Amino acid sequence: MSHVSNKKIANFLFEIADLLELKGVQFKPRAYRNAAQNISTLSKDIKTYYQEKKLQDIEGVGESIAEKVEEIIETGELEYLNELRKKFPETLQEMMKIQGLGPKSLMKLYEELGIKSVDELEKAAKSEQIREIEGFGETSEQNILENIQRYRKYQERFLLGYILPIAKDIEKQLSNLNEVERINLAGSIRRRKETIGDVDILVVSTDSDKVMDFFTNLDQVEKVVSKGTTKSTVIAQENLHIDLRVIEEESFGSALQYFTGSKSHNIKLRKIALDNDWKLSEYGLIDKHTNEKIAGENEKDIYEKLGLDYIQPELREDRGEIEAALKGNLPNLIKMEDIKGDLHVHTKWSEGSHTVEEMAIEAKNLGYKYLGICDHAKILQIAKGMSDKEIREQMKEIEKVNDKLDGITVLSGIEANIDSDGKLDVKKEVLKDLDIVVASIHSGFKSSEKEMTNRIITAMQNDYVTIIGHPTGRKLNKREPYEVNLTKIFEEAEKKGIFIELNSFPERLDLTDLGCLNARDYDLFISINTDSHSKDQLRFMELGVSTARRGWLEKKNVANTKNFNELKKLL
DNA sequence: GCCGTTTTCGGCCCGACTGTTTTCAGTCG
Repeated sequence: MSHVSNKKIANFLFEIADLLELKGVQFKPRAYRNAAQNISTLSKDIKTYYQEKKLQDIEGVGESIAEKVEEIIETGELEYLNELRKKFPETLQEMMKIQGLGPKSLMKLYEELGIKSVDELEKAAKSEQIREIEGFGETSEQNILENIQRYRKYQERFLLGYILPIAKDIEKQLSNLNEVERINLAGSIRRRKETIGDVDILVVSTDSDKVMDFFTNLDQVEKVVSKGTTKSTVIAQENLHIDLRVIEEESFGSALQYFTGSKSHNIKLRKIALDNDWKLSEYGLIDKHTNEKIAGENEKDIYEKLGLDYIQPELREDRGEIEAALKGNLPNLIKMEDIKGDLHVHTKWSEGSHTVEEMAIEAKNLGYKYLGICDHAKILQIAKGMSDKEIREQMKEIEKVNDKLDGITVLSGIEANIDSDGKLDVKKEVLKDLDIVVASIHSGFKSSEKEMTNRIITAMQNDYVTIIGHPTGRKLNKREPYEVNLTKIFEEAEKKGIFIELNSFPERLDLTDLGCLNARDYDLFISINTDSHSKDQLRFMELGVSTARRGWLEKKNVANTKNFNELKKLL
């Protein structure tokens, strides 16, 4: 049996969908995408479904896709996909990523001009061949050239942590307009997804033209993609697409619900509406027979009329939230106000840019009761790791800061490195005097799942370890998570009372939302830390809390919601 | 290819916008 992740299987199916779309096949692409989407967000390993012969229990997976998944698990390959691939040049699929070009246009360009790569497309556009083809013109040729530039420059999704402030700023500028009566961010940014494709903003306005003019002339706007009376799209810095929609007041709630998604959440919701002989759209919840509007102005009413508890945006991923809302079983999600401190930040002692005192004052300003200083230890020379002697010196400095400041307690800690054998780079004599020991992996990412899991489990046998830092090691857009059996880590954490970190750094958000969802099955604490390297970064806590909310975590699951004395006991 | 208190066949979300075409097709979300 080959080693394949849920994500890998989903990618096989996504590719089939793309190729079938190029082929002009109807409906099947959607079926494959739907199945792929559901597989990629399963909380369990797909191999458990395979072993129990229950692949068809996965929504969107029927007989045919189940067979294909079995083949992938058993052989690591899929004959059907290999055959499909032969029909099209590999690079054609890649071209689907270019904005504005879909399967129809691409096939036409391929058939008429033999264009099968981005470079060839660029050449044809430059030599004015494309405008000769029916359905294309000078403008589309220009657009193609422009979109090729963007495609080359930006291929990645945006990290929530960096886009959220920009989106909030634009939201604020718009909300200051007299013509704007209601405004809300929607889409994946409202669900606080770790990466987002674009920003959606909805407004109710007395003067749509004026709002659209203002929006398309914002300082941040580099290009106006489209401008209408109900919808405009602009491109801001770094190729960030922002949509603004002007909605009628009476439909604002249903539009907000609709544009917040996720897609699969909405599909399920619509189904419930249909069961009641209603239809749900961006315009409202409407009785199919009388055309009477049942709800629409406020989002909460829609959930209520459908017989559901209100579902927080972060939960709307079709991971069981609708079923829970029907039964009144939704979790009481953790909130920013529940956070009493941050247990993992850096200072000038290693790679941080502020002193212990500066960090402590900032933390106090945020309303925290405690702050854990966990600089790197000696192995991480690249990050100015501290020697044992320096650790002792830092402990003295922390004492002084504690004497000086009221209302906040600074805890001394370390971020120790787990080496290839699972040993830490700090001696036990030093560790025993520290309040917090974060143990994390910073190298050797390529080890097998078994080795990696063993390394961490071995580190957890060290009696002084209190937190396992960024447990999967992923870096969004940069590095895949390392192979690790989280179930075993969770079991050990439960046994030893060790916290699992949810690292709030925008690139990390690790433990992931799905990881949190799984961790709920264990009697353990998550510690939401920022890993701040400067005092501004303490604000990343919001991202960690959002991720925890996406992972259904409640206040009781999170260690740093405890008051200082309770926390001290847990440590 | 999936799905089903309209269930084993026949649907599958649909509206806004753009560009080209003079009434609509393609793309996007």
